[in-house]
Amino acid sequence: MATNDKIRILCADDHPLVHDGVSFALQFQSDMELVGSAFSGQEAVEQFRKLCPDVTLMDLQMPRMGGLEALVAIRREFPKARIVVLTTYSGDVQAARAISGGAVGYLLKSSLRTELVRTVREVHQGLRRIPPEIADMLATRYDADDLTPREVEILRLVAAGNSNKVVGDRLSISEETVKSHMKNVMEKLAANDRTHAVSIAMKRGFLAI
Amino acid sequence: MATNDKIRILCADDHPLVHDGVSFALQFQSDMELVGSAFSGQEAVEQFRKLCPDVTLMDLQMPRMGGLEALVAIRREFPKARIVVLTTYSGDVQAARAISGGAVGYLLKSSLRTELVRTVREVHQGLRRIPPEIADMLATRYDADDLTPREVEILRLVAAGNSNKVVGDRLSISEETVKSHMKNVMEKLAANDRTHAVSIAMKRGFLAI
DNA sequence: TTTGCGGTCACCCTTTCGGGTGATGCTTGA
DNA sequence: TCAAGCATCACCCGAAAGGGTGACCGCAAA
Repeated sequence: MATNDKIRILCADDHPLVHDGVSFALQFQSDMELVGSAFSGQEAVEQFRKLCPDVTLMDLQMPRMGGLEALVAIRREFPKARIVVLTTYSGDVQAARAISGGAVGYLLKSSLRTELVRTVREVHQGLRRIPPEIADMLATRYDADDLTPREVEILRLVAAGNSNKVVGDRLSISEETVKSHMKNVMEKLAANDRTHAVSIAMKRGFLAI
Repeated sequence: MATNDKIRILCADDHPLVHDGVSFALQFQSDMELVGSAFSGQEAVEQFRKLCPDVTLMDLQMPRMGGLEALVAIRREFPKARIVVLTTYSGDVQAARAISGGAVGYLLKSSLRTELVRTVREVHQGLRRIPPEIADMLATRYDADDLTPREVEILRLVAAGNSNKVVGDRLSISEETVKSHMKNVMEKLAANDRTHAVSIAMKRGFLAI
């Protein structure tokens, strides 16, 4: 009976050391229990289906299916799923997207153990635990600043060292169109030039590192 | 007596969860002992001076002084220091540099717990524990492909959206000199243009993300 | 001491970028 | 239904980038 009252936790992260860290952090919490581990987004979805945990800790950077896709997939199937984002780097759009995608908590890996435990507990109680700076990011401009899929596609080709003309050939569109897209991208990212745009996009998580 | 035979370990990483993971991994190893924790490069150096650990686990990405500088600083003061690099991302030059800088082991954070323990033990016995792909990287081209500090400085300004002319003004050198440096950078990185160079440099760890 | 390398600079010339302006067709949501 | 946003394309023009070539200085290693 008492055992059933424990908060059942699933941890999805491709770093075993982080799993160990979570285990360590939870082992002294009598009201929590780590019931599953996943090392990829795909595995996270499978484990979620099997275990239906109360709280899921989800890293955003994982092999095969990324954390964001996994989060969305899980929420589509289980809209009540309570998922906490666990990320290395602060200030990227990935995080903002995760919140938009339905995450109810946000933890940096540099968080203290006590923060982890507190967040899990509060999220389980139904609260949302989003740091102000992330909430601001959503409120202010990141939502509007989002690049379209087409823009990201073009920016990726530009980052790979292709000129506007070559990008146009690759995508079977005119060079002028590519220029037009790049113009929009630079404006959205407040970049001085294409190089700046790529570096901003990489920093913010629009482009894979 | 027996206690003194334990391998004394210092862990330097800005992620408390990783510390916890290391604690967890070590807690069942009777021949090892975690004697210190550092959360920045600077702190790592200070802790090393104070504790003189047998083995140091060092993350490369840390605030204030980076792991690489800390490693170099420690090795300069204590040439016999046995330092294992603990990194998130594989395949970057940072790792290769760390090896050049005197690291005797290299662990991905995605390593298994058993690998961590084994590496610590072997490194303490005097072995080097460098994965073949990293060793290859050193042997083949990364050594020659290294950018000079000046080139990195210029590339960083270019990544920030400055034109050659502006970079020249900032550094009080001619625009022509900047072009000359960028030419070399692009050749070394096998980049098509400056944008490509920046994206390659960020991927390889020349430029901070 | 000579060689190499890093850092500095210059000139020329072609290609590419980036800004401005404007226009069309399609889809989607208010 | 109508506005808004996305993707598409065109033309002009000045500014910047990039390729080639060559040169000088200082320092450190061979």
